Amino acid sequence: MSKKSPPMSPQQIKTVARMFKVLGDPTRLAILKMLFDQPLTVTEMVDALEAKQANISKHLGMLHDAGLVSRERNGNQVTYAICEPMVFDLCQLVCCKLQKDAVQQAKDMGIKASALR
Amino acid sequence: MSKKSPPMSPQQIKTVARMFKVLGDPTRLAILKMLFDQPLTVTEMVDALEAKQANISKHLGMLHDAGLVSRERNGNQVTYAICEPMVFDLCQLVCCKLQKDAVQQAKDMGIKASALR
DNA sequence: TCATTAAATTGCCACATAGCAATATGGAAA
DNA sequence: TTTCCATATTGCTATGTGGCAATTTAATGA
Repeated sequence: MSKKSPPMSPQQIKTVARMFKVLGDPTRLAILKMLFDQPLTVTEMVDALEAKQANISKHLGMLHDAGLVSRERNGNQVTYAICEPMVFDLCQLVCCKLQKDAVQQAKDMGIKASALR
Repeated sequence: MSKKSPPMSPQQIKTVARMFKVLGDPTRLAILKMLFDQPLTVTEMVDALEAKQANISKHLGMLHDAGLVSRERNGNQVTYAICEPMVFDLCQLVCCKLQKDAVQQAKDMGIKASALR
């Protein structure tokens, strides 16, 4: 017997693709990575990433639209926070894979463990 | 004490983003979904997805470059297969989230369980 | 060799989007 | 109100890429 994956409509697949696409940008990942540690205001992120405020704001908008971060206004400024823990797991999975690949590649090239210390 | 996420170089972040970007296309996800069940030839996928051979071939090339699928030539045809189980987990995570969202939204709208049968 | 089938590649067009600069909006303080 | 600061939005350009059509490459068989 062959195990079948659950049926998915084209619309569902599109939705999943949209989620991955939002995660598929370095700046947005950098934003999420900072937010893993703590909620931050836009200015704090702009400063940390040395990026233009307009771009950070746009990326934050996309992350918010995708339901990955929450937005809270505090007087003059807006604080963002991760509101979807899944994101952490997703990044974790990919990072682990890349790390394993790197280790494997090092082995393939005959690099000794001592050289990595 | 605040838990810090592990340090990551811009280069590493780019690599992760690249991985998500590859997953961020509906056609590629549809291909992966079919390959979850079993290895397939290009023609089989073209037929199943009712897509152009050139496009499927291009998408398969990207999936292969990303190290997600393996490629094996058998005489005249080429068979592809998932070679990175992580992909399955990634899709699983996103699908679960979307499903939970849908359930929550149904609840919010006061839809009764009986209406979903 | 030539013909046939499978797959990959190339050139093209249309569209999405990342970054930049400038402007608009929104809230707080003077 | 007026001013100032933080954030969002808009217009723009450049780049990437998805799909299509046409061609090329690779393997098999006549």
